[in-house]
Amino acid sequence: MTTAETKDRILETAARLFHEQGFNGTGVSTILREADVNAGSLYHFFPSKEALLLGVLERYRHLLHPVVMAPVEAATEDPIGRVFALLQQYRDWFAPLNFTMGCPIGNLALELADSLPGVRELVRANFDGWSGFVEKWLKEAGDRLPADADRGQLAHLVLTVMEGGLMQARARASAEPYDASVRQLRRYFDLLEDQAARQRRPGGRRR
Amino acid sequence: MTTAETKDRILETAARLFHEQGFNGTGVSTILREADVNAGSLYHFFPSKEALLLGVLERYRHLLHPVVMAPVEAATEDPIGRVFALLQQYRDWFAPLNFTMGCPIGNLALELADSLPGVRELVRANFDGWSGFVEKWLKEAGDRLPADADRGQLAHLVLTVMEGGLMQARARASAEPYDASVRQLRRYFDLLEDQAARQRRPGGRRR
DNA sequence: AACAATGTTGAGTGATCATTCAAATGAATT
DNA sequence: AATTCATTTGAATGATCACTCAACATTGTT
Repeated sequence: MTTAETKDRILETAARLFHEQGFNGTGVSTILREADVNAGSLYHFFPSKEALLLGVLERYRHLLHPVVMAPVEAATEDPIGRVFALLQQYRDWFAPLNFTMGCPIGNLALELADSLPGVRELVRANFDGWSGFVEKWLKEAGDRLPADADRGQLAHLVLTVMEGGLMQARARASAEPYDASVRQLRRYFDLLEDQAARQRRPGGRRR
Repeated sequence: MTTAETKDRILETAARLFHEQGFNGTGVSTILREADVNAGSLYHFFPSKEALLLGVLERYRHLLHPVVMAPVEAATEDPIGRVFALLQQYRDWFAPLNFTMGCPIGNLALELADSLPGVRELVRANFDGWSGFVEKWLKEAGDRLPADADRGQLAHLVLTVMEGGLMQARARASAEPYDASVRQLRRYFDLLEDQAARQRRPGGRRR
């Protein structure tokens, strides 16, 4: 059993348990039992439970591209299509869990952003990764969106819909609030594309 | 010191501490100290910490109208204006807290929706209250919005923007993600109103 | 004034919390 | 084979956890 194996198993188990039960709701003893590791081993790699949490957040950050974004970009070419492919893939991930778990990062953000120093920065880094991809896609959409529609703001809105929609889906144990929000976001983008199309053909008048 | 006073002080203190530190992050002993109450007193009114949480959520539900919605309706007549007045009032409330605290209900929703039975139902009841008002306003907007724009879905979107926007504002310690999302939501509503106006004057062509 | 019901006191319960550490083991280098 | 360093073992630590309870005080009823 190599070094990397044990450390990875600890990180993976901790990530799962923090996601399922929250940080304060997860005891170190539970992590030890489920990862099949002794206390000393864990504390050999991580000086504290908090350091373990930071490791988990670092891990999420590294997994963002290979696990989340690469599949989306592989499945969809169209840049605006990628935005909604991401929203769909997110839904496909959380819906089968019966709405028993929220966003792994968002949960930790709300539970700990203020009480633990360092957490907020890593949460922000994670969100920056997510919104960075969305913003990149929206920029690639070029003049299909109105020039005055701020890509950064739109990317924020997309993330907002993901996180807020999942929160309400969880509270209601139903995908409906998420789906409703995504459908409205879709309509918004359709209207923006209409507007941009009209701007591209100045003969079309109206706005 | 009447009965109601002690019980209220416990509920108020618990609500504040749960909001600041989360449910699992708040010890009963802290509640006792800050509410200046003995353990036996608390357990006289609430059989468990969980029951206390349910009391807190009930309290939020009862305060929704007098504390949140009545001021909005008093300050703004226009139904669509009320939606954005609510979003603004929400911002005015959380921004001065330096983004150290999220939505009291949303936080608990994400921390506990699954682990504690009963919590989810009360969280849902709270969210239903919020979205109920928004949906009512959107219905009052009548034909200012397109007939095929589902008012319930739009209300979900508004709540989604509130919760998701605040989550990201907190993670970034800045109101910017919230403001960006609200601005985009504003633009969406503007586009919807344009569309509805065109539908009302069929001579206007185009869509 | 007597009584019952409701509310309060606060020390004490066992369980679980995150964490420590000296000793044993494993792997890599010389 | 000897040495070194990283890793693992697992029992033990004191602190804090949610919670209990028997005694006492207060309030309301008759």
